[in-house]
This record gives sequence, C-alpha cells and structure tokens, in this order.
Amino acid sequence: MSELKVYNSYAREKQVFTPITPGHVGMYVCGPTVSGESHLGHARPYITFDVVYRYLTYLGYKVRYVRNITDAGHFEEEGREAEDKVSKKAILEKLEPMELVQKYTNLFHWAMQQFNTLPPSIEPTATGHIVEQIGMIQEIIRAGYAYEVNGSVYFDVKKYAASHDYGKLSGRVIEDLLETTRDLEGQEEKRDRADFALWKNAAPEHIMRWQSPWGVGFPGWHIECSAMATKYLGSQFDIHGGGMDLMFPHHESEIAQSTICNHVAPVRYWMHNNMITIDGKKMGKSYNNYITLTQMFDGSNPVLTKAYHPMVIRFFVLQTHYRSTLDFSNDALQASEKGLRRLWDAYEALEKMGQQSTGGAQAGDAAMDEKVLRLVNEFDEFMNDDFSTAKVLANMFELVPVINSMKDKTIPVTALSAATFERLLTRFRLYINDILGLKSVTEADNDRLQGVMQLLIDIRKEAKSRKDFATSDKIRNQLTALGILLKDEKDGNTSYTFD
RNA sequence: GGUCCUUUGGCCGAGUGGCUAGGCAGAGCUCUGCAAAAGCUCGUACAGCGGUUCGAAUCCGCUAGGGACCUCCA
Repeated sequence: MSELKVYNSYAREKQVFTPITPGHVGMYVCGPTVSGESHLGHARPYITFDVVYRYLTYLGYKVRYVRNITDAGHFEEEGREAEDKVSKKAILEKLEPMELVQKYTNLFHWAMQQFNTLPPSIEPTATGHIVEQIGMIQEIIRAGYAYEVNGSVYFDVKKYAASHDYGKLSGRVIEDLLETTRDLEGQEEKRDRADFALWKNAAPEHIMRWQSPWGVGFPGWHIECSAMATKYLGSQFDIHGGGMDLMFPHHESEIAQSTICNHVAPVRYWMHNNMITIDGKKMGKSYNNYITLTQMFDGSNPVLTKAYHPMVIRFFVLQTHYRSTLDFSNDALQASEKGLRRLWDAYEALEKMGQQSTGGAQAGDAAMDEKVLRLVNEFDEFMNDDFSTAKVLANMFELVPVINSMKDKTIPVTALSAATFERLLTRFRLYINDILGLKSVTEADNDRLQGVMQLLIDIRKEAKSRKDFATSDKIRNQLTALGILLKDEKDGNTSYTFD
C-alpha cells in the first residue's frame, strides 16, 4: 500500500505523513465561535476533518483530535466598540453570555451529530483556559516578544520577524504588512501596526472579563488556540486544520506565539480546506449570503427550493476535494441527493447479497473480478493521496452497475470469486460507513409503519395475481401521491422508498 | 493597490504530459401488465492567443473573466 501523503500548506506541497510519535497523531482543528448559529460554510471543515480523523484511525493511528469551542468572543471591530460579539448579542437577546454560548454550543453539537461527525477527543473551551492563556502571554513577555500598554498586551511582530519567518504560511511579506494602511482606533497603542493583541483591556461595559496581571480584560483572538493546542497536544504536534481564511492572520499569529513560547514550530502539517461559495462568492457573514444549518435541514431559507438532508450535504462536501472551492446551488444539491440515494441503494443490495451468496474459489468472469478488485483497492490509494474522497466516490459509482447487475442476476454472483465478493462487501461497507461516514437518508421507519406497508404490498400482490390492475395501480398511485414509491423488483419482491 | 489562486461538456465536479474520472440532467434501447428502478449505448469538454514537446486540459508566457486573503471569518 502507498504511503499517506498530505498537502502541507506551510510547504505548499504534498508530503509523506510521518507522525512525531510513531502510532500516534495529534490533530488540532479550529472550532466554531459560538456567538451565533453555524452556517453551511462552517460545515465543511468539520466534515472534512472528520474524514481525516476517521481515516487516520483506520490506518491504525491512535488519534487525539482536539477541536476548540471559541466562547470568549472576539472584537467586532478592534477598539471601536470595545465590545465583543458575545456580549453584544447577549444584551440584544437578554441572555447571560454563558447562556447564549451554551445555546449555540448545543445547536452546534446537534448539527454535527446530524452530519454524523465523530466527537473530538477533547473539545476545550476558551473560557475554560483563561489561566493557560495568561500563562502563555507571560511567557512571551518574559521572552521579550510582547509588551504591555494600558492594560493590553501586544505581540511584537517586527522583532519576531527579524529572526523568524513571519508570513511564510500565508505567503505574506513582512514589509508589506508593516506598510498596510489601516486606521483604527486603539491602533496607536501598538508599536507597529502589524502587531496583534494577546490580551485586551476590557472597557467597563464589556461583559466577558477576567482578572489578569495587566488588569481586567480578555484574551486576544489567536492565543486560545496556541494555549489549548500546547496543553493537550504538546509543544509540537502533527496536524493543524482549519479554513483557508484563517491562514492570515490567525494561524500565522499562532505560529509566532507558540514558537516564542515553546521554542519550536508548533505544527508539522498545516491543512486548510477551501471555502463554500454561493454564486461564486464565499459564503460568510461579511457577505450576508449564508444559509444556516437549520435552514438547510428544513428548507426555510428563501434561497433554497427545498430542504436537504444532512447526509446529502455531507455527501455533497465529500464529492469535491477539500482544497477546491465548492459552489452551492440547489441543482448541485439535488444531484447529490439523487446520487447518494443510488449509491446507498446499491450498498444495501450488496449487504443483502452478502447474506446469501457467494461465488466459488474461481472467478466466473476474470476480467470483471479483476476490475472490481482494482476499483476497491484504489480506495486506499486515493485516500492516501491527500484524502481524495471525490475519487473514492467515483470508484464506488463505477461499482454500482456491477452490484445492481448481480442483484438483478444479469451478472451471476459467481462472476466474482468468493474472495473478491467478500472484499467488495467489506471494503464498501468500511468506506461508506466508517471512513466517509455516510448514513441512510431514508427515515428509520417504525415497526408499525413497516407492518402497514407490508400489508399494502401483500394486498397489491394478490390483486396483481388476479390481474386486477385497477386495484394494484390504485394502491401504488395513491402511495406515490403520498411520497412513497413502490418498486417491483426483478426478484418478485416489492420495495418502497420515502421521498 | 499588494500577495495568491482559479477558469473543464447543459449543470456539478476528478484530473499525476500520452490510455476520453464520476454524478445529475438529456436521447435511444432492454427488461416490465403498466410504472418506477435497474442494465446497456450515446455527448470526444478542457476561457482565448502564442510557446516548449514526438505528444498538453495538464508545463511556460500574454490577454480576458472569476475568486480568496490583506479586517471578524470555516
């Protein structure tokens, strides 16, 4: 089997993945800011890195997956209102800040569950790690790379850049950064405009505030990730993931802080997912063009022509490579919906055949046998090539006609050797469930409904055997009108699906 | 303005210089009481111009369009 290669944003190339500690992987992914509801764009990194997590686990690594919850809030506009998102919203909604944060955290967890993402190993909150953040800031001051002004602490970027490669991750030139003109209040506190806040003095109206060596305030927005990653993964860890839009300044600053504090570059492999766009533009709050996850699930956003099942969205995301932009459209989602259903139907048929069949020791159709084996074995190859889920899915779709033909007996099951059939079944099952993390879209029907359906199917079958097509068609047509589709299978059975 | 990325068939999207990914939609056929589903067959696309090469969607240059970051951002 080939080696796992990961595209490292820091090096701008695919590199063979070698963990620091053999057999173990430390992975940190920037989590949500729970000052509001998550939207479709947010779903992408969590689905992407969920698959990364699942795949690394499949490869046999013991993975510690850390994903933070940013509940401390950051500046709306630095210095302007001296108010962070969380506290501002809290006043509007007449809620305690922590109550608000809890509400959106719960909503986030619920959505992640809908997407069938595995919970991270550790999900630390920023508010729960104020002590660690303060400790880290003190360390940076002690090292001489930060300075205090009026109860705020800033990181000295110019000094850092003199001996370190600030800007390498995001491809920025330090001179340009120093020149960038941007007039904001509070800017004059900084020695240089490229400097960023490690700790901010809190104005009286600021609700979220903590005691610190520099007075009452709150942490700057990069320090939490550095502090929590260091605490749970060590000074240097394997993978850091997040959206491309976080490369600068967030990740760049994270590198600087951690490097000064821990005397070593914090991350071996930086991974960044691309954006979800809508009409070619990045979906995001600044553009006010986002669709929240609950809206996606219930179809309540005006942009949507219908509701989309979370699994359809997951599938939609996985059909594209994570480093490409993914354009949202109803047409694209609906294509995914149909595609996923077709894929899942074939998978279920495969499971059913697995219960009875088998081929012999020899393949009845050597070419077919070989093709199936190749398609199935390529799953790992594609995943090893920087997690090409799109290609894995393409191969799965190539297997669909083979599976369906065996189900319809157009191709005898014995075309494949017993060993190949077994491999097809186990690999397909492993990938669709455990690695891609897909699930059935159809609602889990309850026993009573199943009984009713079976009754109708039996009545219709009897009618058909009497050639009473009026009755049989009535049953089927009425059910179709209700959104239940009856299908007479080739084997004489009748199956049904819900719209 | 600076830095970087991108442009693939009706739509969405893979694409490692040579062997036309895949999905959705569409057409035809087979199967079928009729449907539906399924199976088979069909579209030879790579923004434009020029260059490198025996050979380019894939490398280089120019032109045009789109986008991202530089500010909170997944």
